[in-house]
Amino acid sequence: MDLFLSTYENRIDGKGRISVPASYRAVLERNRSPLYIFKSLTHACLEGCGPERISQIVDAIDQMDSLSEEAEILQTMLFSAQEMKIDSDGRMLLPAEFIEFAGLDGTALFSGIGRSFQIWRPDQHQRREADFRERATKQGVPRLTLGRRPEPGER
Amino acid sequence: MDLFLSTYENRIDGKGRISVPASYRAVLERNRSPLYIFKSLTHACLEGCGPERISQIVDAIDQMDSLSEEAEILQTMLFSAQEMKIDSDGRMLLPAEFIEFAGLDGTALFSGIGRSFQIWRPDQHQRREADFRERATKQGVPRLTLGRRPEPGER
DNA sequence: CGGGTCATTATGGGATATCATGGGAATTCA
DNA sequence: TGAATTCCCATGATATCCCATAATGACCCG
Repeated sequence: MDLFLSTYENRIDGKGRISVPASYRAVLERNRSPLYIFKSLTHACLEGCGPERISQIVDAIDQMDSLSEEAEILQTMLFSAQEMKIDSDGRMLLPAEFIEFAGLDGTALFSGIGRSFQIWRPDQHQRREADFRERATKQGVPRLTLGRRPEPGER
Repeated sequence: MDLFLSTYENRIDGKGRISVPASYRAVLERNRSPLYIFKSLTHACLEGCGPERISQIVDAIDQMDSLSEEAEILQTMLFSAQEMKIDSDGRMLLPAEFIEFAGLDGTALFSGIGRSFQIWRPDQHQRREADFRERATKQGVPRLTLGRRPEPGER
């Protein structure tokens, strides 16, 4: 299905290397896609994805008034993005800037959310998950329309 | 009938493996579907399903403001979800995290509820069933409207 | 109707492969 | 030439595969 799912907690070694979870690598390799990582606009975490997702963001910004402040804000995602090289052992090298931005300290948590994933400081991610679960029980789960899926092309 | 039905109580061995009930496997195999398992948002149990349900969640999130609270709650399902590999003997390996989350201890109860199923600690599931039956007799049952199913190809 | 055989399923254990991770050597770049 | 990066190999932990066994139920045939 080619989705990034599940969470993985991996170590960052002295050289700044970290293993990309094997299942995420498999998704990228199946599509012959390079991996892009950029700083989240809204959280102290990193975002990872393939090229399609980057294109989507570019296209969305191109639809906007390119001189607007909104467009400029979204552009910060793009210029923080880097194409990551993955070595023969499946590891990437996290630049110091990324490590600092996400507050990483020796270990990082990969959190797959479908077509993209996030990289968090493990304790922060845990807090978020606990928070979401509490809200889900108190306020209920968002409506999910189950049942027949729309045909492709159908609205 | 491609539905998950009935309940099965199976053992979890020392390695964390458990047999997926044969009838559930048959459903998945007929559709050539992999099996996904994720932590319930609202109960101390696991949920199992095929890829359609995961796609629904992904698509639903993509339609929403991806920074909204609702989207984040749905993302909790995704990052707790895993595609399970089923070995040649029909077993899957339950990660320690799943076992702990559902409070499993040696045995797990599969509970088929149609297009998905749940995995419970057996005694908790029993309590739930007794509770629901009692409420049904005391408070009556919810309205159940069984409409005609659309013909294949009919809108 | 009874008894035996076979297929299916759940489960256990040992062998094998995969993965994350650490460290050193080689290479690149400034 | 020094620092940073990439490549290569070693290792332990874990996951996966493969085979064996037991229990159950379906099936067939006398």
